Amino acid sequence: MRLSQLFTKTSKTVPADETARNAQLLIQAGYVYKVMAGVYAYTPLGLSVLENIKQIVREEMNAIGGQELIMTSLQRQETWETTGRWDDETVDVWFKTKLQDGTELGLAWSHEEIIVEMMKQHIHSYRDMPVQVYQFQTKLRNELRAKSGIMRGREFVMKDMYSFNVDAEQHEIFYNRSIEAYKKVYERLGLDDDTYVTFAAGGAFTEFSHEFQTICEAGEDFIYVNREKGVAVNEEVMTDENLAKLGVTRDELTKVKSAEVGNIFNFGTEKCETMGLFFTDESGKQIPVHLGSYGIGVTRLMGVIAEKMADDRGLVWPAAIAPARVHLISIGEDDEATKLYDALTQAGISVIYDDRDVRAGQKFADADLLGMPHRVVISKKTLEQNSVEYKARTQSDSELIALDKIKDLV
RNA sequence: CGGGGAUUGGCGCAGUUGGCUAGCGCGCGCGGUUUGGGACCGCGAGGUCGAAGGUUCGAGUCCUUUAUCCCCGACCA
Repeated sequence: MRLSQLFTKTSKTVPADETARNAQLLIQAGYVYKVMAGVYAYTPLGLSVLENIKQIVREEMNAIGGQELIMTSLQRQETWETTGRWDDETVDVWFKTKLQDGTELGLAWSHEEIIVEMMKQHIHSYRDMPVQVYQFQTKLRNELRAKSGIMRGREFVMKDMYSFNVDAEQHEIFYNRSIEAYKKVYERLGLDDDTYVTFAAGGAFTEFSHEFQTICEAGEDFIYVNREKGVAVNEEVMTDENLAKLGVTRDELTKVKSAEVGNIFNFGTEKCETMGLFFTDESGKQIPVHLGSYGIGVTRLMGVIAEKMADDRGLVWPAAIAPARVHLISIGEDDEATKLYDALTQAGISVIYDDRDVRAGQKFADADLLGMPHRVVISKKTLEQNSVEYKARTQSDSELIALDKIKDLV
């Protein structure tokens, strides 16, 4: 991508109506555009990051047998009434609308009931399971208060997966595989050091659910962690009784602020029973399906990564999700720079090429702000030595690299 | 939803006890000089001051209502 062609512009000033670091930087760098509180549009650079995160999640979900689909944002009232969750008193984040004939519709804040309804058409026998499906979908939630930039919005992208199993035992197998898959996702995103599988409130069916919490000052949860034992506990279940079950004591744990970047949940059979999702077992009996739900907040993850990795000069993206690997700067040597741009691009290396007719200082400042992992500068000075200047975004000093070596380096 | 703060060109801001054609920086356009960490000079375009109503000879400044944004709290299967 040539920066001269990119329609988004960077801003020298920090937006005054944001205090969350992720929102300030993402807006300043032109990754997102704020439409209203808690509602952000993703411009080409931001969309690129989002898609890269999704791709990592997708690969790991596929690896454990997830089948991707996409559900809808418009939902039927009747579907939610079967479980009593259409009521605004029960679910306080509903956005609702109406067809022109007056029929009430819900706007998707979750897809649990929807997927169960759909699976009634596809699951009939024990032979049809195990099966798990997932989607990346926009969730619409009428939150009382949006905050922390893209980390808690009223409209956000979530990966939600659902598992359908014949019994608790079969469910357990996939549930455990999903924990491992989630760990891989956070590892690939560079968050594994600070992300904990956290014991949280389990609901009606299990003692605990598992949250994936990333230590982050801009988060809204408090968890208690023990790094050595790799144990983390959500504040909401911090009782002596629970701690004893988990084999830790209060004084071994440190309280930290964190952001929930994933949650896996065992629904048991109640929802399927209520909604009429039954299968026939080997003996011909009708049995309710055992349901599991597995979420990852994709846009929130982007916010957490922006928040955690940025420095005082701007964004710092992990190579795995950066919009491009290389930020190429030409200082008055557009012909040579264009040659290098073409060579790198043809080698399959994604490049943001600053070919704009602006001063060097502005190009450097924007390279820092935009946050690609590798910066390559080509100028008269470097060409005299048949080389380019290289600097990783996280380094403070640059080095000269021979022109024909740079491709291998990045 | 309770409490606090804010709203003035695209962005960031200043506007005395109400008083003249509403300013400044950045950005933008044109011309020129510059060219390795957000250059400089000159000229220029762009706002009726969140919205509605009111007080007044006169309102960005005062009053009422209202919308939106941010923060703290409550909430967050």
